[in-house]
Amino acid sequence: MDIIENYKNYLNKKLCMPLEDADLFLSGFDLVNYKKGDYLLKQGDKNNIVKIILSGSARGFVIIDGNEFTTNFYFENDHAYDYVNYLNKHSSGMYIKALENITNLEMSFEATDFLSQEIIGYYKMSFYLFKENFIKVEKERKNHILKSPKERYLDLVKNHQNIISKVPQYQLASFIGISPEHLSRLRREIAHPK
Amino acid sequence: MDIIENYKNYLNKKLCMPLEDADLFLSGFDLVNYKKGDYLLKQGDKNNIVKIILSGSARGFVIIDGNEFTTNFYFENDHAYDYVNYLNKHSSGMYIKALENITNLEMSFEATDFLSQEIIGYYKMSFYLFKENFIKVEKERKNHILKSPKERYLDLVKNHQNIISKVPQYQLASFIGISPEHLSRLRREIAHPK
DNA sequence: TTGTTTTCTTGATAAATGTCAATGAAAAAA
DNA sequence: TTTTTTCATTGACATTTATCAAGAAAACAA
Repeated sequence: MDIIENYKNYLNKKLCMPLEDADLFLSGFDLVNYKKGDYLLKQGDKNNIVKIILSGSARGFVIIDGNEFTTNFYFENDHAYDYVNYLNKHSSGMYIKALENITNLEMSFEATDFLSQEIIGYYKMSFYLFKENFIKVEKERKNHILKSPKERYLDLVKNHQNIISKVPQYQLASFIGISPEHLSRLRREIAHPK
Repeated sequence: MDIIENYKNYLNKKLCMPLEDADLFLSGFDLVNYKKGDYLLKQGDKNNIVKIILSGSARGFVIIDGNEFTTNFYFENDHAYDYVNYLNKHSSGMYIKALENITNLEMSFEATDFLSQEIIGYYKMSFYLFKENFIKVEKERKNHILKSPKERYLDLVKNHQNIISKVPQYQLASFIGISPEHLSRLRREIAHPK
């Protein structure tokens, strides 16, 4: 089945966008491919392009004192750019790198700006999209307050098998907020309790 | 100056809402007062009322195994309800309690639903409002990945003096994700380095 | 004010987590 | 395939943080 049709269906079903609007919306996008290891975005980049992943996955991270800290993972239907700085119209504060080959929908900010005037339901759609994003981010924020690293790991195993299966453990550890060595020991502990 | 005028100004200036829309928007709200210690929301409550703080402050927390975990603080112009579960139309998963006397704008979900059909710019406004919320939450989430408890505390001191000055330390500690004893020691360390 | 409760601090100790170094396993490249 | 590089595990040890218990300080109520 067509990859774009698939996304159109997602817009319509999940984000309640009327099909005519979805067509108009999608008409502004280009298909762009990345190979595993390519950068979708680098720190300091202009960050004025909306990038929606149709297939593949990516990892977002920042570099502080030469060390990478993994802050995000992106999968199908996710928006893979520096969301916060995009909203603020700032340049990117992070890197995004393809974990595997990727096919994206991409559109410049100017074009989305134009669309927002053409499509009646644009803000409604942005809102719903946002909603998805917000719920995800807020859950994770609370997880950091409420749960131990071990519990956060088990959460990922339970609810985000896509992350677990596609991501090297040291990146997982960083995302959870612990050292790779410690994650290794937690895993052993989980596998052989007591 | 009038407290509602003040908020109208905020809607107009910060959230780019046209004044006519702001008037219509505000017409749906009631003013509600709480005293220090009152609950704005309890776990299991219906959670179908939008509550916007005009003056005062509140704390959000969950109770797990009899222990309170502070997850949110709310101040002027903040939306003080269980945002995530509100969006999902679920009942509240958290408590919100007044830290001091509060004056709120409040409106039922049914009314906001109605407004969303009446006001052309409603979703645009929701989007902008959301944006503020999202940026805040995402920054905090990343802070948990990138920064140590000590740094998180110093961040609060630097950027959220309102939280520091109005909130007991043990609640702060919970929000940061550490024990009250440890926060006490970090503070001593900061005051008397070395 | 005085007493009462809540919050903050401190000490001792235990548990969790980080760091560094070495080894082995797995994946990627040639 | 073989070689090379990256990643995961393990051990020893250091640091951070939690827990429990006690007392001091601060906030609150009578």
